[in-house]
Amino acid sequence: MKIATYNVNGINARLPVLLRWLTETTPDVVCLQELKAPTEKFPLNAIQEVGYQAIWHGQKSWNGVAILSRNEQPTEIRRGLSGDPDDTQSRYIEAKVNGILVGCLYLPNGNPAPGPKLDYKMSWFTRLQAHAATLLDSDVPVVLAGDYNVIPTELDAYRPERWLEDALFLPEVRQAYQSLLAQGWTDALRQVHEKEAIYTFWDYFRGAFTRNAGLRIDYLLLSPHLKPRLVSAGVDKEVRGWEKSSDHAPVWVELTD
DNA sequence: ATGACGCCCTAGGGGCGA
Repeated sequence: MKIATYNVNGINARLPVLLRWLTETTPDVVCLQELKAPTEKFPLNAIQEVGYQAIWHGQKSWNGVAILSRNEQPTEIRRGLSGDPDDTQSRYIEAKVNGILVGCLYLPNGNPAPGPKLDYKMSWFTRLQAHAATLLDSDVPVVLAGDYNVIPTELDAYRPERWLEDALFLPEVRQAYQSLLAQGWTDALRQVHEKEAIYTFWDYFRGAFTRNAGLRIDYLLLSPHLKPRLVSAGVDKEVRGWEKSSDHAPVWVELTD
């Protein structure tokens, strides 16, 4: 079973690229972030035409997350994280599909830092940690996939020294991510490719992609049940080179069935 | 230090991303 995550940066602007990628690589389950579309403008028909069912949580202009599945309709378990009734941003959706609980998340960016956006990022992180702990306690196989907006280590940025003041690389942000991992999650891509510089994002400026000036900020975290089922993991880097591409590339894991 | 690009929308420039 192949499970993928892809920050599309606008699902309607990205539709031709998304449909081509789905058709060519046929992942079984897909987490999407940054739909940048209200719920009623989700292109369900086009996605169904290439063989996928979907659940999604949209929002006008910003954010927005979805879970796609081939053939089987995902069963929605929750949308949003508990712990802040005033949080109206669409950044988390969770479903049961193919016997796995899949959490799809878009963690806040946090820039400019310091400031209210970093505060929101850190409090969202705390809420995610709390929810992730309950998922582990529930004793079901879980994948937590998405855009974490964290550069975990120096290996994960083309020029780490340039990111020291940035909300993606601040010590407290990296620490929050390490605390999450320490609950018992496995970063699937790093498990398979221990020492390789592998990126999932290249900005649109300065020919970043052709220079391979990228970051690794999108991951799939596996619960302990799933770690022994991990077969391989990778990034569909070529998709970033397609015309009208997102600034992120899809990331995937292959698990035994 | 800034801006480069590309998405969104009260559609023209401004906000936001990372």
